Amino acid sequence: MEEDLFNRSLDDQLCFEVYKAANGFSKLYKRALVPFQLTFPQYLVLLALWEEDNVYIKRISDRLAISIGTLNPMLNRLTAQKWIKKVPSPKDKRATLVCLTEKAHEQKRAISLSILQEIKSCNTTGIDGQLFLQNLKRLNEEFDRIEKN
Amino acid sequence: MEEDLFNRSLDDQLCFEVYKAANGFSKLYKRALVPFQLTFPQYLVLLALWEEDNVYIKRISDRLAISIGTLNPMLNRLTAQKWIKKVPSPKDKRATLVCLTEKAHEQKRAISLSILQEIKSCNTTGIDGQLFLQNLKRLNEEFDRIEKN
DNA sequence: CTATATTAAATCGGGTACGATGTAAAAGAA
DNA sequence: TTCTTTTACATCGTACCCGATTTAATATAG
Repeated sequence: MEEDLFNRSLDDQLCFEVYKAANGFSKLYKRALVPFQLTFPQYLVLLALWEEDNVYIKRISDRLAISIGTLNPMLNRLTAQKWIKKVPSPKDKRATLVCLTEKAHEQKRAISLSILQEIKSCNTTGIDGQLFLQNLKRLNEEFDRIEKN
Repeated sequence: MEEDLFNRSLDDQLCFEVYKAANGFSKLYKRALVPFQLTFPQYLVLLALWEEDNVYIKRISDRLAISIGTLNPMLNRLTAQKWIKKVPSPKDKRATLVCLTEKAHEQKRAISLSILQEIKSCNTTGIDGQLFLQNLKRLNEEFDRIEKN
């Protein structure tokens, strides 16, 4: 009865499927991003900045749900590769503003296209993208809520 | 028209929601695993071994979709903490068999219970677990297929 | 039977990923 | 104003995570 709760097969574990999917996406995007020398998390940062440029590091950290300890070294690498620029905030001497470089604006289209190309190789039959996204968002909402406690 | 393909909002990206969900799960499980000094990926290894013990490293690598480069150091840490044991295979001198220790068998129930407790704190209203899992499996199938090419 | 190819592990380098800690600045309370 | 708390960022240690390379052993081909 209760026993099967402790004998859940690996294949029935939601956490495991999500884990694999995340690594799968990371590899898929990596292939598309190789020409630009970008990693998947770095691409997420650019994605956030293309939507809203010139923002505090804290803002990116919140939006991507990446800790400062992870994000800051990433931003330094992106700066070294001339994708972004760190500018001290004039209003708040603690804070740092992050903005895109010309290179990042110029390459946006090419990057998106390369990813689109890669995604096309993926047969999405049997996947309900809308419902899938909906379930994921609900789950992430819950993770957010728990985090706040 | 075509333009919106290049202006997809961060919030519409499946890859991003999966990315966040994976990190969320990792944190959730981490809390449950703290008393056992285990990480989430280490727990996955134990999960695989509880199901099928005394297997080649390669077998675990395939089942968890974790590269040897990642898995091998993990196994060494699990060995150091006395969760598993590495035994040279008698049939194939290249290969190494991995098997669970007494500790791993004894603690199985307690670990499962701790995780169950943690999961209970999660309000799953609005999440269709079955359908969610189904979509994830289809996606991972596709990632597998692409990998093989 | 020998030369070649494949396979299982191990190792390495670069890049996440997090929680804990430190530091300086800003915000709030007294 | 001054004391306290909070905030933004930076850094550190531990643990993934992968692709590439190396090494030894097995399997296959000629």
